[in-house]
Amino acid sequence: VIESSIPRSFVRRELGALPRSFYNRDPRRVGPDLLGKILIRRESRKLLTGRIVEVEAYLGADDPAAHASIGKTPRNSVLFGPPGYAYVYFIYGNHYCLNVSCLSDGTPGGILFRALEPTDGIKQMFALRGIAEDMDLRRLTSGPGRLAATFGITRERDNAKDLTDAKSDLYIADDCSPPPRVLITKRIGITKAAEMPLRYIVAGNRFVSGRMKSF
DNA sequence: TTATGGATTAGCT
DNA sequence: GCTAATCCATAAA
Repeated sequence: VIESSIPRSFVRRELGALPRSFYNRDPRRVGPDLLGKILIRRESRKLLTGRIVEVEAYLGADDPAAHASIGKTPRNSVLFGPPGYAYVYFIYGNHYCLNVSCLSDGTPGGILFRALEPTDGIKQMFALRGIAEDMDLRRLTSGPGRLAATFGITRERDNAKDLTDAKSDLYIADDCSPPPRVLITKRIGITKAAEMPLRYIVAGNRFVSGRMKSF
């Protein structure tokens, strides 16, 4: 469509959705490999894109913090289905959070998207959020609730959507940029299994959520 | 820069 | 009832 709405990285390099096989692995492998990849939302002919800089892995029965640990329910059923599909849940009465299912049909697991670095459509992102354009960019996509709001992600609209479909209005692409250096930490905002090192962040990236601290 | 409480719904006991 | 894979405004320092 309009060239300016296409990320420069996609003009330079090959654009392609990550294949389903990418997600058909243990979340502890998928998580770090997702860092540096691109989340893409088509929003009324505009393209919103962000580079993934922070994720968390959630496992199955062995992970008390995981929604899947209680077994399959209508709410979490996507986590038990085939890999590469969106699991969107509503939390704290205010916020949606986006996950992608991992592992084969019948085996639960997923990755929570916690932070993005906005790359294209930033003007539209501010407009969609109703935030003044001179505000810190981190307000848009640093935190799972924030990135979902900025990308217009809701359970009603996006739950169970195939994230490997490049023709969809929500999918994950690989621009074949070099893999970033990854740091592993404890997960955030949970009380159960809080000590498990299942959070993956791009080292030194300023869009990672949480307090400004030294890395 | 850190700490605290309110908002507000789904799911579970 | 209570808690939760959160965010925001506000206050204190």
